[in-house]
Amino acid sequence: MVARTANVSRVAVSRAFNPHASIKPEKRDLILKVAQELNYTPDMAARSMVTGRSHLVGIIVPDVSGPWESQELDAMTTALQAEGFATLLFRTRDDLSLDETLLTYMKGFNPDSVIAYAENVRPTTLARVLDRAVPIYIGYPDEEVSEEEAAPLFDRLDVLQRDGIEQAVALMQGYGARRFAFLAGKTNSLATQSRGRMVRKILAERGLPPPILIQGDYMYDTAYRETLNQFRLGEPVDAIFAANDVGAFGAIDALRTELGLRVPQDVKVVGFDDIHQSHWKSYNLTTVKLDLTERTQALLRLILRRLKNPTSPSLTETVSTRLVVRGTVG
Amino acid sequence: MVARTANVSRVAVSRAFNPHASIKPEKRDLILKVAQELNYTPDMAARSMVTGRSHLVGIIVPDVSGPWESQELDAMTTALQAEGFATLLFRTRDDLSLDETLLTYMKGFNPDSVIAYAENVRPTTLARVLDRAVPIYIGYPDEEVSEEEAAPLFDRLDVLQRDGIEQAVALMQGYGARRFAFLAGKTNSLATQSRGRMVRKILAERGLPPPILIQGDYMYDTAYRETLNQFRLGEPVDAIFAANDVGAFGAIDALRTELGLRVPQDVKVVGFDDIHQSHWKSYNLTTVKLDLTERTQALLRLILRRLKNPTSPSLTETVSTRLVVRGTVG
DNA sequence: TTGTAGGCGTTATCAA
DNA sequence: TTGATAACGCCTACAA
Repeated sequence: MVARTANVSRVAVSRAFNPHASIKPEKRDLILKVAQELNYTPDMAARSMVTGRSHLVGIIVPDVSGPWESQELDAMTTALQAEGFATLLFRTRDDLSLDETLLTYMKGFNPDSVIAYAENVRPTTLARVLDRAVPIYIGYPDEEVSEEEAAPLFDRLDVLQRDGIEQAVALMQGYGARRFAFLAGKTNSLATQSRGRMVRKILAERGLPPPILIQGDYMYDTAYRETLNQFRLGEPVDAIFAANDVGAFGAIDALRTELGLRVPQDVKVVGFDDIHQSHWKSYNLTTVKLDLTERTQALLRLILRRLKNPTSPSLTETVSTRLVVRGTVG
Repeated sequence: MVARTANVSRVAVSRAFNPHASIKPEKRDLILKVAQELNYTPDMAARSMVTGRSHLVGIIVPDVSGPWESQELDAMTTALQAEGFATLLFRTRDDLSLDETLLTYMKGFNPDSVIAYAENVRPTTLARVLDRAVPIYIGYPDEEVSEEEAAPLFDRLDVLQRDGIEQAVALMQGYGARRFAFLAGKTNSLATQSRGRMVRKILAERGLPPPILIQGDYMYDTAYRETLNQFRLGEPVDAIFAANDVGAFGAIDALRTELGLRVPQDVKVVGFDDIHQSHWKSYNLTTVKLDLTERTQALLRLILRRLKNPTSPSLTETVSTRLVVRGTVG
């Protein structure tokens, strides 16, 4: 270490950089000054070996470039950075087999915590591979959760889908919609399953027929194509509830540019997420907002709390949803 | 270490995980098998201390959620991961003062390389703070580069803007455009400056008047507002060349929804980047494509080469641009 | 092919 | 408030 050659002894430098340590203020200032001149920074790797804290939080995402994913990644990275953590980013494909390797690899970096936005990475898998990091289960209260996963072992972040979805259905119904379609995301996605069930449930409560399923995968192109197929080959509908905003864009464009239908006059469309793009005038999408700030803060709270007290009992944070009314219903 | 208690000695485990080491195959297999059972993974932090390789690549982005940024981040993370590197993600604001702190903090993680997409982080700053990592200068050949930065000290990734921009101007001119506007990005952005100069130059070469400047910041809302201002308060134009796609979207929406103008009949619009969203039917944007795969691969080549041979002379990779013709010119 | 010894940079412990 | 010492887990010599 360079700083010690400059003037004083060894551990003093360590203390100078550690706020809690007891060291004479003037001495600390001197050391910090010399350190800056010598362009010295404590080595996090060495530090992590002895403290057991890497100050790294692993984030696993299936597709960084998705609008929702990237906005969530952005918010989370910003929040983590403010707390002194660096984001260790990993990208996974839909290929499940890859994930074991990836997780093992990630384990080598000893992240203090791991957030897996990829829904094919189950918390049990996470817990098995990463012994240090305790996973958080992002769930939807109405879903069927297997016993082991629902165990109080894991902290949970629950998304209350009901409010936003009910508001959306009510609004569309209020404007005369009777025949609903649900534009689903990936089949195995928990979010899409949960949203689909909730839509079905609320339609039933309101005396409306169950929704027609349009099978999407959260992507624009698929939503565009499948919406076309639905109207050309299947039964037309007068309302589409999409499992995410990007899918809603695809549906809207299919309706307007290819089918010659008007939104919202002929078909009403509601999305889910409220990404930045949803307020772009060409879409001006009415959508169920999942508050990103709220979600990020809740997630961060869970992580920090678990890190501070690893043995504390598991906790569940709750995030709400609500409808943002724009121009695709009316 | 657990694996050694299981059966054999210490360094054998190290060798088993290091492909180059000499160890009896059957012994290696045994060790790897036991390691898997015991859920053991080599500690990268400890390894990095002795090898000097952290297998971490720092990436600094001003806004992860921007479509272009997130798509680039996605591509780069994927490419790095394939080479055994993990992405260490940092987010910077436009506030320049923050960056020094951030860089110092990042230095603590000892990244093997750093990619700064934030243009306010100059390579000289990077080189000063991070002694291990050698920065790559992402430049535009026609720009004025200060002597020290142009020094052969840095590897360069040059973006040849000319081809794509010339094609774009030619196409718009060919369809009758005479009065051009340049919708700029952030003022201090090198990319926007370079693109602006090139547009001006090519217009001059073709006997067209210099472009009117519409001052944007790469964001949708600003582009929308400033386009409105230009047509209402200033001189109307019949062609808009935007410094990025998102800005082009804002301009298009302002023209269509608020000004009652048709694109491309009344005003032609060309963007820059070719992000995923550009082929969405509502925009169907004609744009200058900056090939992401090509760019990512070039960047990766530079990084790997520099890592393998730190003292090799500096190299410049070149990435081209080309026009993707869709529906906003015609 | 295998094992032993030393050290990477840091912090925790303990003694002064 | 300070300093000496040990330890974190790994790899690169060197020796067997």
